[in-house]
Amino acid sequence: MEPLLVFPDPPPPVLSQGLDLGGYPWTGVSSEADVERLEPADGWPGAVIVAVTDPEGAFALCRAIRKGDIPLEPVLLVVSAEQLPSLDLREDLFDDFCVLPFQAGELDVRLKHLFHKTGRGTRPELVEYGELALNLETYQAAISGKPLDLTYMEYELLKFLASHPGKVFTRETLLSRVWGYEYYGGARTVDVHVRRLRAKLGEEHASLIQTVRSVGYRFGQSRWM
Amino acid sequence: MEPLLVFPDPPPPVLSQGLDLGGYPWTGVSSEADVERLEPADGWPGAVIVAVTDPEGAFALCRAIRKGDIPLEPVLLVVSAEQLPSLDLREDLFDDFCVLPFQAGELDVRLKHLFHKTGRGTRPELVEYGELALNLETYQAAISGKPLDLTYMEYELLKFLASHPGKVFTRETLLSRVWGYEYYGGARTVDVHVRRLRAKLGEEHASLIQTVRSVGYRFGQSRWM
DNA sequence: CCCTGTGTGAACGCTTTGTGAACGGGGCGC
DNA sequence: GCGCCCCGTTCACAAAGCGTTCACACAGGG
Repeated sequence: MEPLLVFPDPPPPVLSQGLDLGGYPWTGVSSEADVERLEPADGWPGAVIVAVTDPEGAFALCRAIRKGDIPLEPVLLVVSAEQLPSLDLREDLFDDFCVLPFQAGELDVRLKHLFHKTGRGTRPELVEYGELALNLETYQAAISGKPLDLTYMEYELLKFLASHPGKVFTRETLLSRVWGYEYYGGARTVDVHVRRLRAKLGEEHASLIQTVRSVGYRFGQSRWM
Repeated sequence: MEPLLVFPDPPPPVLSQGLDLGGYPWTGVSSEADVERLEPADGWPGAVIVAVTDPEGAFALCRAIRKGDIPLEPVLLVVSAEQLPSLDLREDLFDDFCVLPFQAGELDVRLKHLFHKTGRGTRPELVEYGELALNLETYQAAISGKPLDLTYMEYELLKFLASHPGKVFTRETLLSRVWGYEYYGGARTVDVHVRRLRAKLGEEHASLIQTVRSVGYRFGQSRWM
């Protein structure tokens, strides 16, 4: 996920802590010039603008964003309780706001809610490893940007392996974790699925799934090598 | 101004005081039956639903509202701090939320903000995806400019799917989200409706609804990750 | 060189989905 | 009030997809 725009720089500790706890990458900006200079390749996915210490600067930034100079949606404004009555809603400068001091988790929920409403969706749940990406919501997989046409079990197996890169799993473990705890069937089934996965990953990436002789399979590079 | 719908009845003192201070008329309801019985002539202008004392009832009411049984916009949810993590945003049951204990004035500003946004029509009453367009106000659907003659359930299903493009839904999820939470019936019902939708969409657009084998159905292409 | 473990291709058979049709309830017009 | 029509649901059957298994080839290690 691209980093959120955060104003000012540095933001108040409560905010940076809240963003870090929620797992949101962010970039602090202290001027409109920074906004352009630090803009990610895909553009800003959203902004959190704190109006407590520098209200004029904050609202000026909101206006610049809303004027369309900076294609950016959505905007979350953070204000102190004293500033509440002065919020001018007619200007439509922000999509949501948060009042300090806020409850733990409120920031996270508001950001999720905003992303959800503005159609960028909650940041899609992804499993990524290098060129490989699995979208858990759409049941789609891609490598190097090219979609992979995986069957259900192939997808599930790859998802499990890619979720634990570097770790070796025995066939029995894979059967119980991917197929189900009550599964009773030949361990060679895993081999066949691994083989088909390797084929679909392509020659270039087939080595993502490595055979550990007499043990099982490992996805990706070992952690200590 | 018509009174706001407030749940439950009586609401917590902080809420009634906040509404009274803000000059909002309101009517307490304690059941879905009340919602119909006490509905003003022009319909409810909005709702404030408190989920603190009776979460199940509150969320059930939200669902009833969002299912379209009660034409009502917008919905403000009030929760306690402990309930924050459990807010399920995927269901899209509310437009904004407020965390207890809230700052004086926060309620007022949030309501103003909500009315402002809905009043200006920020919330488009259209669902669009490519050539497909659904008019939520008139219950009409069209593709490539040609009107589609959909039945009620077909419309509801297509609306739900088109509202979440790219995402895969199991039959069970579709039954609960489109048909209703209490629905008990065969999952194959979904198949049949999907088939009829595909037929009415025409050969050219039938692939808008894709089968994800062993999982469910997906509408449209994934906005690629 | 032998033995064990793994890659490979193909075939079988079950599960899932598509499809046509019939049933039955509810609403509307007559 | 009666009957018709629309439409949601269910069932039975057909077809396809895909997971599983087997047999055999090949590689690695002792």
